[in-house]
Amino acid sequence: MPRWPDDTRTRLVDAALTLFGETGYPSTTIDQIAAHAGVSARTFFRHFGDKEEVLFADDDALLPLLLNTIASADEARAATAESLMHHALGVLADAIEPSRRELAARQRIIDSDVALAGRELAKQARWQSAVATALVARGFSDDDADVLAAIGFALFRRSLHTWLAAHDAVSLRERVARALPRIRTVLDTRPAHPTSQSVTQMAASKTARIPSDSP
Amino acid sequence: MPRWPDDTRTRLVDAALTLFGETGYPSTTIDQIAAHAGVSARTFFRHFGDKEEVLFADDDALLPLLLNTIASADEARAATAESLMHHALGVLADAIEPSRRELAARQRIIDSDVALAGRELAKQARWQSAVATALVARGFSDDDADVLAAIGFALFRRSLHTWLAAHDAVSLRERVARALPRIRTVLDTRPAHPTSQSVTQMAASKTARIPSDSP
DNA sequence: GTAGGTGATGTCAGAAACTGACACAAGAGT
DNA sequence: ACTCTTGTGTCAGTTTCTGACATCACCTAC
Repeated sequence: MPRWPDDTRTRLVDAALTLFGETGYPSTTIDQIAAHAGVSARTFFRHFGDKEEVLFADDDALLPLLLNTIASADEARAATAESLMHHALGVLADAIEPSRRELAARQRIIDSDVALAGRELAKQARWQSAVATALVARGFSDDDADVLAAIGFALFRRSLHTWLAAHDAVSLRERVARALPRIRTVLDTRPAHPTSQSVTQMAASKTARIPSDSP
Repeated sequence: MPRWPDDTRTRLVDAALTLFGETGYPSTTIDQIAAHAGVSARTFFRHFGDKEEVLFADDDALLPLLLNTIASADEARAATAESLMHHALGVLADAIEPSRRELAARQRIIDSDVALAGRELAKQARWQSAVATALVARGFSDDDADVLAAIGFALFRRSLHTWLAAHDAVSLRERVARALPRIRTVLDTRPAHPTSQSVTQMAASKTARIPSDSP
């Protein structure tokens, strides 16, 4: 038997997720997490750079899958940008599908704190730039790759959110597949009632509503 | 004359921007900022919730403009989603154009710190959701509004970045205007060389490069 | 097998970011 | 004049995070 249990990191993550869920992110201290995992607070900071990072620990695990999917897609699937995007996002969706429960819990914590939400977005931005690079390697122009990656992530993010929030049986893959073609038509969409009566007042009320970040 | 100078907040922002620019964000302390502005550190936290917020202080100033532009666009400009987006992003670009210098300095600071970049993205996400609401009020469906807002912000973000980085005279408005129509065609783009020789190796090297942003 | 290296941890001291409580001073409203 | 509000200072305390050094078990080399 090893002198130190070799799952310290895992136990820290578990403890953090549990305590964050119970008492909330800001009111959970590192000391509590460390104690719950049976180590000292200093050890926590040896495994994770800061308090937030414990929530993003093994989060880049799926990025290689995504990049590989893009890089090694056969010619049929990579024929056009849309089909390649459809393929890659589908593979990613399938990989995520099984861990819906954990993801939902994690998402609840992240949504409860602005800084955490920001970190999540920053991570996605890093993914996005990596994907853009992969698309360039695949033969797309810099500009096209950037726009494609941006659109793809916007789409996927939205599908993921509704999927996590909804209770129906529509799979993540299907949500993504349904959303993708809409890009093609959305620019020509005409609003149902282009002129509304008290537009400025509505805008004002909207503006006032914004700071209430968590309704 | 007021016993307290009434521009404390402004002086704090100025001091922060100056010091962040000189000594870097993490190594600048609140005490230094406060001293530079002639107040106590406690006063800093009365004006800004935390150290990051001083960089995002009056940042929502342009959001009402954007929402009002969307809400009060005449029928011609709001005829289709694309023309409305073109109009709204153009107005926003014009409003931003004069303060390029300050924005560039601010952007340099934000890019130097992951947490700051995250906060910036979180702010943009809030804007995006507000814009989506404004689009719904304008008669678009929830789904369309979300996709439109996402695409619009992705586009604008990219244009803003290249505009801040570039030294040429191309205006922000023009960059946005040029990028917008590309959405229409980018899905049908065909990669220049759909199959590359050592794709998996490239992906692997890419993968290895990603986590290296905090070694 | 003994010596030393290695890796994960603990302990301790301390800086920096924040927070709550209370006090004070000056202008505004009555 | 008297209170009330507003912006600030001071101080004490918690929490996050860091650097330095010690420890203890395993492993490797001799």
